[in-house]
Amino acid sequence: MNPDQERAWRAFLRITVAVQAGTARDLAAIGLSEPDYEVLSTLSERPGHTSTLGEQADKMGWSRSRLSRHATRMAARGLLKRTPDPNDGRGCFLVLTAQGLTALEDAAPAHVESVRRHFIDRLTPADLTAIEQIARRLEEPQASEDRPAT
Amino acid sequence: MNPDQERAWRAFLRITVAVQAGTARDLAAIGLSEPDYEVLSTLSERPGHTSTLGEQADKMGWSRSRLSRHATRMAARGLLKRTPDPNDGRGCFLVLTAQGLTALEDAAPAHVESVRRHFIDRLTPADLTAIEQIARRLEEPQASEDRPAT
DNA sequence: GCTAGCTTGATTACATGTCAACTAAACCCT
DNA sequence: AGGGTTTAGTTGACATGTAATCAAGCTAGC
Repeated sequence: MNPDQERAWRAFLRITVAVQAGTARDLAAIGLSEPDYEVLSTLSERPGHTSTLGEQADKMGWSRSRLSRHATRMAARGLLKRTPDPNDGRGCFLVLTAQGLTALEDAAPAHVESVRRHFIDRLTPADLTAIEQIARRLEEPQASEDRPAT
Repeated sequence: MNPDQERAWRAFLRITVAVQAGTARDLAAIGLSEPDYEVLSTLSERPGHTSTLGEQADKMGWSRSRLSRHATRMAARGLLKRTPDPNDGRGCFLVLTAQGLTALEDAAPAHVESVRRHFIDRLTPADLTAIEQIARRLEEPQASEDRPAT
């Protein structure tokens, strides 16, 4: 790795730490963690504020186990609840409670403001475009991908 | 937040997850975690492979508590050891052991290769420059910074 | 209809982090 | 010296994440 590349990598590491510390701190001030917020916001986007655990986990890129645990904690705080799936005795739905929706609605503007302050406003439109492009490149499947060849 | 900004933010979140999952997995295959590797590599860069805990924590951007705990775990695995600081009875030095150095030397090429594969090689030189620039912008202190005004 | 095997969540054991309280040593000011 | 204040590092209580395993429900082929 040459010096430019080394610097870029270190810069990348610093970026993630700095930005996420900033937004996480702001969310914590409202009583939500970053993952809490992700669950609330993605759940709120679905019809009936509901989704099966598995589907939700897939959509969020989380393991079922992780979401199950997190949902339990959030349910204990009254942010969402589980209901049985009538079509599948094994399954369950996660449903946003009124309290969860309220929490999200309270948090959303502050979180948006936080993202803006720690991220958006510090960058130029060109930077933002560059980030999207970088994400696209990083997500392209590679020949040397480390999954078993299909 | 307008749609472009929203997309950029989501892209940013995806980038961090994807890249770090990749490199962490590769390191885990050698028996080190990402934090293990950071400790080993930053410690190896210092004279005598040694640093006080606090200095090291500051250099890494970690809390003392975090480094103290992590050092205990790594010491239990023989990767480093603590020695008392002769100049300051409160302090201690973290010292890389021969085994820790070996572990690092074994891991380094694989990790570099991993960073290359998951990050560097997927991006253009312009992307890498952009990342450095973005890091610089994000690190600029802001008027609206959330620390107490000096 | 029955059974083998897959799927879906829940649970357990463990790794890792945070925060705040604590201990001890060093500092500093009189 | 003596006493309050800082600083270094550790630790307990707890939050959160992963991986392995478990139990129950579903489904396809017989």
